Amino acid sequence: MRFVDGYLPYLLARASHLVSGGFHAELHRRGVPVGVWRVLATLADGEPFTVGELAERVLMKQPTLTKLVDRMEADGLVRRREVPGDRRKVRVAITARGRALLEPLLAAARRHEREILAIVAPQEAELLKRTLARLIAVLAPAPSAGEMEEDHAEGDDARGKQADAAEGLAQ
Amino acid sequence: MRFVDGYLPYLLARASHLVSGGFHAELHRRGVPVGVWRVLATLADGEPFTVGELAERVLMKQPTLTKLVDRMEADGLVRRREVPGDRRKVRVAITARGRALLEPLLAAARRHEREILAIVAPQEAELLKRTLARLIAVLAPAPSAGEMEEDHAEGDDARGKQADAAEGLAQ
DNA sequence: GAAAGATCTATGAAAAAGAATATTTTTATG
DNA sequence: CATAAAAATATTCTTTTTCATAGATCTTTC
Repeated sequence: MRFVDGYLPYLLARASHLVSGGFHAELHRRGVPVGVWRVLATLADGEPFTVGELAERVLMKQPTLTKLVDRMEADGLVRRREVPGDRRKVRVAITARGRALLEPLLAAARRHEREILAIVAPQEAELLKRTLARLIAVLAPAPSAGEMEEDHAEGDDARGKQADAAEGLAQ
Repeated sequence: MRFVDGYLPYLLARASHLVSGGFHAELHRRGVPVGVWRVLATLADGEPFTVGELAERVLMKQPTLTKLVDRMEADGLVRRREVPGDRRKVRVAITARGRALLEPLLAAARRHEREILAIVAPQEAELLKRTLARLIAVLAPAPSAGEMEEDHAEGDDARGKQADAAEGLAQ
């Protein structure tokens, strides 16, 4: 057995690559860039994130994300809004159009995840998720309680959860 | 809980990103691109791989790897050799210089893996590795026994299998 | 409360990655 | 055997990413 087959960082990278690979092929068929999917999925529940927060969550460098948000904003999938208390920051939120594009992707993602989970025993899958979550919790620079803000209560956009047709998409 | 926080592909991607992140920072300090590390680590034990095989192992697209190999060959870290039976193929092998660059990186990688493994309980780590290996085995297009070649017997490079232990490989 | 430093997003030039395809060689088919 | 199809790597052109840093705002310190 080759040594790398027991080396954790490689196992994680390869498993991640293969697991995501199937769904990425699906995205590709639909003409949706992976980054667009990741941003939309992260914003799925409507809570906006600053560029920095979003970059960390979608595993991109900040300049990379800024440019992706530029493209997505041009396509009407997300919108930037200023943050009340801090004029350096910008919050990125999903739009109705973004939500419309996202919806079928979420369904496909759930289907895909089920297929993957079928590979391992249910209890094993649970433990896998918990272990990964632990690694993430320990390794991610967690915001200490004090740094947490809790203000975004400006319901300005009337962003009804409906949706108004998906369309073009630059990558 | 947000959708992505329980979504296996995301947990895998984020854990992989964070786990490799620490070591990548180390690589960056030493001025070694991640791709160079991955290729060298894969070739560590002296066995050469064709461009296609190598691309799959280092999780890169073939054209990307071809260009990386061009750069590494120019730097004297690897060398291309023709394959006896098939003139379309090329085998990529590590050179002495590549090995010299790799050695301290392997040591650092082993240290880093130990730090990561310390985060989870030993038995949990074992199960994690096994589960990941299972996912990989099922999802990777495994070469059926018939397609396996067994010829690379041209011992020209004096690559003693002893000293240089294969290891490492982060994403 | 002004100056110095830190934080956050954006930008510009350079490097890398990606998609599509060309080129060469091998294999399969009639 | 000749030809068509497949396979492996290289190449070209375009898009994206990265690195370094600018510009702006906030925070800390004296």
